[in-house]
Amino acid sequence: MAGQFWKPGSAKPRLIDDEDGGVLFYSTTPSSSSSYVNLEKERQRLPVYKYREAILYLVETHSTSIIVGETGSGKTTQIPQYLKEAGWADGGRVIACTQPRRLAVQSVAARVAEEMGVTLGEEVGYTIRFEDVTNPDLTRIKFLTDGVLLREMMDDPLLSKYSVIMVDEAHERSLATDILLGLLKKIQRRRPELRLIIASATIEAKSMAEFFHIRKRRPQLEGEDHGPQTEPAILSVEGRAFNVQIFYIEEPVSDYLRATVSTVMSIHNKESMGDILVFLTGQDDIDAAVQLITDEAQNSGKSSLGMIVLPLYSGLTRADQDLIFSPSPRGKRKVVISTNIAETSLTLEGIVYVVDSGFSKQRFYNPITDIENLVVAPISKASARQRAGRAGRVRPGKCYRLYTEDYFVNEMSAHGIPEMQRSNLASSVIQLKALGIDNILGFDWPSSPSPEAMVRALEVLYSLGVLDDDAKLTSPVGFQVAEIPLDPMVSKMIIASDQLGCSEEIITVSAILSVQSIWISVKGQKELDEAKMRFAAAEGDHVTFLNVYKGFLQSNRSSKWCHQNSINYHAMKKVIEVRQQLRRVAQRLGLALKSCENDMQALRKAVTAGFFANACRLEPYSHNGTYKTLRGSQEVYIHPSSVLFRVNPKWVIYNSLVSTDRQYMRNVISIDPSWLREAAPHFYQQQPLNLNRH
DNA sequence: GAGCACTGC
Repeated sequence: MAGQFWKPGSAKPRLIDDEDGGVLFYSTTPSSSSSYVNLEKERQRLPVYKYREAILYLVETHSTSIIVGETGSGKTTQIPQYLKEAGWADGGRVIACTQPRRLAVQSVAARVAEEMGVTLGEEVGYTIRFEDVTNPDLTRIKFLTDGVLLREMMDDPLLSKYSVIMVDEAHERSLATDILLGLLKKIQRRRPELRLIIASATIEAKSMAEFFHIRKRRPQLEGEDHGPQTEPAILSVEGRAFNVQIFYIEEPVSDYLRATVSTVMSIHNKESMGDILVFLTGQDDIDAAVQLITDEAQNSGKSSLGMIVLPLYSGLTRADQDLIFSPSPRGKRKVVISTNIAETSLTLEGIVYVVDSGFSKQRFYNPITDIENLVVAPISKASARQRAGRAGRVRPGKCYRLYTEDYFVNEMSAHGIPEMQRSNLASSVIQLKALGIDNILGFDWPSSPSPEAMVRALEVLYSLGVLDDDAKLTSPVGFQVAEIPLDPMVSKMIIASDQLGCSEEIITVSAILSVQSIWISVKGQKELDEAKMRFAAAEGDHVTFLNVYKGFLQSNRSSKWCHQNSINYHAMKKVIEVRQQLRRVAQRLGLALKSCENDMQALRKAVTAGFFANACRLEPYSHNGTYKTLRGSQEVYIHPSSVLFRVNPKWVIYNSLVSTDRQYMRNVISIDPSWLREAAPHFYQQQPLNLNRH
């Protein structure tokens, strides 16, 4: 039995069984009949101490507590306050609470500060990249992204200033969360007084409890009363969300776009007022659906008056995204067609109906080819529940699933595949190495990545000269690469730029490569292409980026200038921020900040030093621009968005691959093949490169 | 002449 049972005084928590039995859960809510409970209201009638005391008892007596509760259970905002009141922040200690997203960190911190009546940045503070709103002398409750906490471990591996660490949204299983959980488990062995709280929305508490269950080496000590229990406690708290009625489609549909359109029309014609949120997979689907629904509404006459159809995905301009949040005019129904950005990242108020296609785009990584792919794939039950929950925030809602109940019950997987098992692991491995985890293959992950992916990551790091023959971090390069908060290949490029005397330029390029895209289509595709040509450089996209950056500075960072040149102003502002951070890190690592002025050969050599593994050669006599990768002889093409499209230099290096019907190289630069052996003699020495051919 | 789910340091 994984759970612990406890009766807090006169209050009697309800005991409920897990779906698959065996695990005991506490519930602090009194009613067993209603499917939702409004905690805010309940607090007025019920003694608040029930929830509070249950939490405090568990944290006092258990090394790890797992709290399961949906939206509105108060776990995110209440628990840190309870801990502080109970003295867990006394004596200069700090309570840390992580979130996977920056926006969530900011808003939760602001809410807690407000509830406690304190100034944000004093007793309650937060840290995210580029923003540290804490005061080391005053801050007792600190909210931060999981990634920032990982970075903090590089200076303080045992996280010694924290008395309690709460990891929120653990069910999302982000890369940083999984690494953090593995490391926290290790820390706990060294720091038995440290308390962990794992907060999660779904009921998958059992495997998490199993992961954190530290079995004592000497069983005879088990009975003695030394310290907290090492078997995790599980507490389930019901949330405040309203009931959402679920509807399934009777027969499977082949065309979910058509099914979406007819479902939206039927909700609009038959159901009472309330906004509709539709989950589709990507920009293409969404734009098509917006068009179809708009057409349909116009054809059917009267209904066109009552509907505002809006797309939602991250590629939209800021102004278009803001439309989503403006209140719909009186008597109009808003229909938002969205990617899964609306599943977790953005919360829309006023949604009463959800239409769930059952699909989303997901990233998969193939360690054999070393290629990351974006594919449309079925979502998990956990995602389906999360999507449905978006309909129950303001009042009872309805969710229409475009798949059968039989499919949901019998075929849909319970949980998505953790990001750890779908990603290139080079960054994760180097972070663990920097924290002194030597045996990477034996690391205790919440869910282990494939051995192939681990081996591939070690190979890449070895070829970059970041790991030595014993798979230990090299000095100084390995440690420097680990310190730079970027992909190891980009970090290596920055370090190489020091000796080549072009660090200023390479840092600019790195910053631009780390934002989604600096181009934006404000007027049309033709204008975008023309704008690109104004900055285009014969060497390739990296040098083109430098030209854009120079122009932006010369315009005095003008948003008007960006608009005129089809450049995303918000992306450029982020570039400036990233660039400043990278310069600070470079200085700390003892790299010289130097400009190569117009010596673009130095810049291209630096790119080669980081990305030599992505070198490609144009096929001899190729008429359609076919390239082959040097490493795997994969057939690849220059992406039409590149300034080198149709230019087709003989030798190129790409920054990333996009896989559709073909493999497209994005962000391409031309090189001289002789630089490859210079940059990576060990990597290319055994391969019959035939550099002089062609 | 085609495409970018979403995060994060």
